[in-house]
Amino acid sequence: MQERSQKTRSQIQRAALKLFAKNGYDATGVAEVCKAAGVSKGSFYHHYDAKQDVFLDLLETWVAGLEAELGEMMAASKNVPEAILTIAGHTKKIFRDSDGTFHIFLEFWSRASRDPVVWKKTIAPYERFLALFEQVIQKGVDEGSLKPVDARFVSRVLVSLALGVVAQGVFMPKGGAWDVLARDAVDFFLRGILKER
Amino acid sequence: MQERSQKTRSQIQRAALKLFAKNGYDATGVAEVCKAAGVSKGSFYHHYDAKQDVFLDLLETWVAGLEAELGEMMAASKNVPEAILTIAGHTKKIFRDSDGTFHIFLEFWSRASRDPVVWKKTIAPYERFLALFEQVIQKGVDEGSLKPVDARFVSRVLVSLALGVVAQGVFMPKGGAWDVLARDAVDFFLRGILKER
Amino acid sequence: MQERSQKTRSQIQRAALKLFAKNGYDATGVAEVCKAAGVSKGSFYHHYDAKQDVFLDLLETWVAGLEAELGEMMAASKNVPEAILTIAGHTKKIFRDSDGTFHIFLEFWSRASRDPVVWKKTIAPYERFLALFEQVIQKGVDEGSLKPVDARFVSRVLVSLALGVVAQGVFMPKGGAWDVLARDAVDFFLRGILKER
Amino acid sequence: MQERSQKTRSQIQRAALKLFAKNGYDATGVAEVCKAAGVSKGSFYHHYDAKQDVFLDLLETWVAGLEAELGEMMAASKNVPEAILTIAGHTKKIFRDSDGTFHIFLEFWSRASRDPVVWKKTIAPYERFLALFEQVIQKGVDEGSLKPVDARFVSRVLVSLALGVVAQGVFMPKGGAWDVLARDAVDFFLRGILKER
DNA sequence: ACCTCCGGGACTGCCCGTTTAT
DNA sequence: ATAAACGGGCAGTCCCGGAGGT
Repeated sequence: MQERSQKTRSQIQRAALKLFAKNGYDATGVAEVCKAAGVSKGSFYHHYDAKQDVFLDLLETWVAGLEAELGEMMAASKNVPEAILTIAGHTKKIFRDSDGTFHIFLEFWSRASRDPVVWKKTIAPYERFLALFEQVIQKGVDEGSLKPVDARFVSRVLVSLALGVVAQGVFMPKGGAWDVLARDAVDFFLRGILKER
Repeated sequence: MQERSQKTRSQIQRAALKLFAKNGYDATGVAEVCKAAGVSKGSFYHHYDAKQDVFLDLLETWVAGLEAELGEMMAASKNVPEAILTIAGHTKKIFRDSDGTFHIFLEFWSRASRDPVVWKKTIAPYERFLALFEQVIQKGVDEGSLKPVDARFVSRVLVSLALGVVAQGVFMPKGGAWDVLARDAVDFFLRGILKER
Repeated sequence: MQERSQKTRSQIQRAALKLFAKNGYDATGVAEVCKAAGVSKGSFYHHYDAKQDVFLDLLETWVAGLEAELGEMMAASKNVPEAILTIAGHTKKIFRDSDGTFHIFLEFWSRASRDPVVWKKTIAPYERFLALFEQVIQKGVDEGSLKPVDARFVSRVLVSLALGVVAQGVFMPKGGAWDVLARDAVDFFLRGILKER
Repeated sequence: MQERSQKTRSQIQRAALKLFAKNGYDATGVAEVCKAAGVSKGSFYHHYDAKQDVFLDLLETWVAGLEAELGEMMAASKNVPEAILTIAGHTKKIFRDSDGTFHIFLEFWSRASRDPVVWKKTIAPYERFLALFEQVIQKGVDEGSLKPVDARFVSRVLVSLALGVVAQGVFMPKGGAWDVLARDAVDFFLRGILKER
């Protein structure tokens, strides 16, 4: 039965996620993860070939979750402006869920620019996301809810804006109401490209 | 004579900067830095008490340079909108100068959220920068070149936007014309708050 | 049914023999052997209590085979000198059969001087072999085909000679015609103790 | 001053020699060697890049010593037969000196057939030794102290004989008077090719 | 003051032979 | 007969201190 195996795996994942987020990937030892997960090193290396693999596993899970949520939010929206605002408002959940655990985002980012494997696993969904967002904007233009703007340009601006806010949120967790800023900023920007009627 | 000392220090800095940027702080060993700098480990520890100190040294230099450039650019501008555009256009130089060396930016960021010392050395200038930018926007409102917007909010949006673009530029060095995007995005945004005449 | 069991065992033996010979006992992991044999680790430890046991198994098989061949060769010979030459010529087969697999011989030897268990399993047949050889020489003296030499001394010399050649053959597999040397050397030596008529 | 360094090195060598001989190369840990030598791991890896390097160092020293002794013995002999007997008698010293430490010989041998680096460091002196011995025999023929035998063949036989005896001595340290056997065997063999007068 | 060699020892990721639960 | 778990052990690296020389 694979139940036991699955349980062990998720324990490792949970422990690794927490520790990587708190102390960083490099500073976190395999032994540490094992202890926190309550498994032996042998068990760890039975499930993962290397420390790096856990990281990649975490990354994949994270990316998959993000894309799933994104899809849901867009499907649940009536029109484009509403979808964008919903997504923007979603950062609130992100910040709330992660009691500092969101540092892992920075870790992903940080390693992606160094490690080719990580990079590949990150760049692909990132580009998918970018393309998808561009389509959304274009759709808004087509459906007449947005002004006839350059979809590619506008989508990139919006993504940059959101990314910038999130990045600052990671940097200064208790600095300010980043979720509010994210929402308001997107709202503010959106008003500029909304089709007046 | 302190000349030799200075030279050694700067050699260490140069080597450390390059290696930290290329391989990351953790992955870069003191021995590696020493070899690249052409100095002995003893010499290294004569100049710096710890590996961390080199990092802080680098960070300080970087922050100081950034602030200096920022000051120059603002002093050289006639009015607020022009200043903002000048700064936005400056990202071009940033991306050009750093042939990947700009990864160090991510390294600073990454460690700031972990290491209290680094955090302090980063957060202070960051907040200064934020405040300064808010003042700039306010000045624009006061001088009548900008609409009567909420300076605090607008400044944060602009900073987030810029940060988001730069972050993506670090992530995907050859991905796209980030410098152009930075300029255009700010320009686009600026137009929305420019006082029409 | 024990058929399957037997098959598994011999698969393990074959794999272990090859790997021990190629990479050495220590450098060969149990997992490696299992993979090469196409069995699971559980299966491995079902058949053998420990890695060491496989080694001993191999050793026993090898010794038994050697003694059997020896017995055959001596039975098939008309007189003592012929028997000795036959045995000496047999090294040819040894070198041919073992395309490097003969390294296992060195492994046996090497571990025998360290591990008491291995030593015991090696020393007994070795002494049997020595004694048997001494008897052969004595028989040669008695039957009048050899000069009245000291059988104990001569047998040891012959064994040493053969052993030295084989050892070099292991050391330098493609160095020279070791099988030829073995034959010629024994032949040469034999002529010195052959009863002239 | 390099005195300290030299002392540390030789301490490491001494400890490694003893442990490698007693327990084998693989079974001996670096930490073990360090403790026995009374040095830290840092110190160990300051002097040697890897565990393997110590082994090679030991091997070189051993080979050099062997060749030196060989040279001395040959220089000190009046004619060829005497030289050969002197060398043969030298095995006595070998067995005496090494209170089991001679196991290292088997270790060298064992690894030489596996590790290309070790092999190269072993094969070269071995071939030198073989060639030199051939010359010696030839010289004996030329000077008239030996019968007109095939020098190449005879030298190989003698080397094999000696090697076989030594190998058995390693295998069964307390088995028999190997040094005596070595001497007597060579003596016996020599008589067969001595020029009668 | 500046620099070098040598040394220290804790720590790392990973692999090992083996056992338990299924 | 298997997959999962075990935990101690491995070689090698880390950052750093200290005695001594220039």
